[in-house]
Amino acid sequence: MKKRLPPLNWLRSFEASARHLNFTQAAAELHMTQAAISQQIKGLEAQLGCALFKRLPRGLELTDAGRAYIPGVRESIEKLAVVTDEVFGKERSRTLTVRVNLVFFNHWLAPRLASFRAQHPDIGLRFTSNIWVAEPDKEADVEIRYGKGLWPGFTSNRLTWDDLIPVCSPILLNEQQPPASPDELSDHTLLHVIGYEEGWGFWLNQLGHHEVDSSQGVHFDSLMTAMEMAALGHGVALSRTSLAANMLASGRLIAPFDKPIATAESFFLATPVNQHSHPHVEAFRYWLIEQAEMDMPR
Amino acid sequence: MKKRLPPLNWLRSFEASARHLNFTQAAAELHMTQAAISQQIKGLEAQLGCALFKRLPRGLELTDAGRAYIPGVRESIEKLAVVTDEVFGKERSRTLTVRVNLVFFNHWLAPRLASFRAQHPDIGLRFTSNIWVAEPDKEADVEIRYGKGLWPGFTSNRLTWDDLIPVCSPILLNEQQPPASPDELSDHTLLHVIGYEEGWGFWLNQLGHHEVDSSQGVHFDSLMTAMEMAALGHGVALSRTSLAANMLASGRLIAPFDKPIATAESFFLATPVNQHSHPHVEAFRYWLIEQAEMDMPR
DNA sequence: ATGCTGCCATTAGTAAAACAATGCCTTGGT
DNA sequence: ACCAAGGCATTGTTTTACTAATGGCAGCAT
Repeated sequence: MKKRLPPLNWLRSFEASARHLNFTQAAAELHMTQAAISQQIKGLEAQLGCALFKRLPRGLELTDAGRAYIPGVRESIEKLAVVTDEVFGKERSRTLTVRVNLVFFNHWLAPRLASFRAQHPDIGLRFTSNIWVAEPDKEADVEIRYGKGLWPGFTSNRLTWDDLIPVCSPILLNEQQPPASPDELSDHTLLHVIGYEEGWGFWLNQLGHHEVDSSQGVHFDSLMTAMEMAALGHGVALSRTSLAANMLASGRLIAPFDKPIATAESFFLATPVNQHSHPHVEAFRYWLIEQAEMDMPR
Repeated sequence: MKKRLPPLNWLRSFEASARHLNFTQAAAELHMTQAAISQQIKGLEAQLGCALFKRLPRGLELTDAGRAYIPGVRESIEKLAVVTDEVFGKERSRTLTVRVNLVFFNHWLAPRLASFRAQHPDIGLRFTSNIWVAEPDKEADVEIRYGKGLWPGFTSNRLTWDDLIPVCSPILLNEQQPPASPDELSDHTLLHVIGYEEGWGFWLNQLGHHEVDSSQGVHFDSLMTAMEMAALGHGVALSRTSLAANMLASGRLIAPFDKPIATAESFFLATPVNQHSHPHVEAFRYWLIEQAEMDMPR
């Protein structure tokens, strides 16, 4: 069944011959002799069981079978040429562009990046931040997005397995003490971030604390700024475990209660499909997934 | 520049090796020896200027470059396999299905079909009639459509270059005489066909005969039936030169006036793109376009 | 008609793969 | 620890494929 595919070099000769309708010119293009082409076509016709060319006294003409066959063959070979050039073309050492939102970069990616730089010191990197929704600029080789991993036209790899986690400074402004239980949150400023489906309202709801007004507080458009404000003692932010780990370890933030609520959304590596077309992209993808799997539960 | 493409046989070995991650198994699949695969990969890596596999003590692993390269290579080769099978697979002598509307079949295609049958006595044919609009049944290999030749997903080849031409029987019912000029059409029954943009209203308008009521008369859903009724003396039908030629020659119809109005629409051969995948289809396409070019003006 | 030219097929010789056999390295089992 | 097995690289030999040269055929120009 798989045996049906003839030697691909023969198909290349066929494609060139069909284009020129002339074995001699096809041979020149492929840096071979006319005799070689002639034999290859003969072999191809023998294997396929029917003629591809009509031999005219002055040149060639495609048979019906040849005419039916050539478009698919041409497309495939053309694609091989394009792909080969994309992957191994001249600009081998171009910089890799990664679109990643600010908070993920600062609190997850940046601390690990030294490892990638060490493994691939020759790969130039460029980071551009998207706040939330991807603009349709196709300039990034890969993106890191927050969501459920379902984006048409992209293959996605999950990077984080988060719980929602309230965080605040160990020392709050106004001489307040950090809340000892969720009930006490009504006495604190809630730091909200727009753009996440699962915010304070969701978290309080999950724990049954309906008495706290989840709409009071201050709103930010990035978890980055909200966490910074929390660290400065302005209130309590609702972070994600993967993003808070760093600041919790350093003591700039504390997690006043241990009520793990899993998130339905998480961070994903999103790669445009059919565009795995540069070794640097693959290197970064591979490294990033590897890093993520170190944190994977179980 | 074109020289960038390595020998395609090497790529085939690469594809199989990447799939098995094992030269020995890849060699078995391609009916070659492990040594040959090893050498081909080595050659490929040399030409591309970088390694595709990491040689591990126990098997292989793709490098970043290999991982970036393999999807395009695999797709192309897969496509070649599919196309080869489609064109030269087992059911080599299946019947060719042509969707064509009734009037075009009877008055244009049928008279010429003997020529095709003579050239290709082995090709089985099946005709299905569409009245006007194509149903989305993809069962036809090719279609003949009336329109402007712009259908997404189809490549089209123009088959006719028509004028609108009023026709009627030389002997009308009710002892009427055929009209001598368009003015006299108001005394005759107009035979309309729905589905054509350019009907009696258009024709009379183009010639400035606004005094004739273009809405009176009898309506049909196929020019076929309208022409038959005209031949039986029931009135005057608005035909197309390419479709009336036959009956005009036989004397069953006459064209009472010589006022050529070119049509914006015409008959086209419509072939689904990327589906030129059978020699029989190509044979029919080729023959049909040849036939049409015989009638082409200039 | 005649000779010239372009183009494909064929044949014999040579260069290039594929084969067969062997070596080396690592892993996994006893 | 040691032996067996799996797997890739390497070497010399054989087969395959390419080359170079020649012949044949049909247009085209003189």
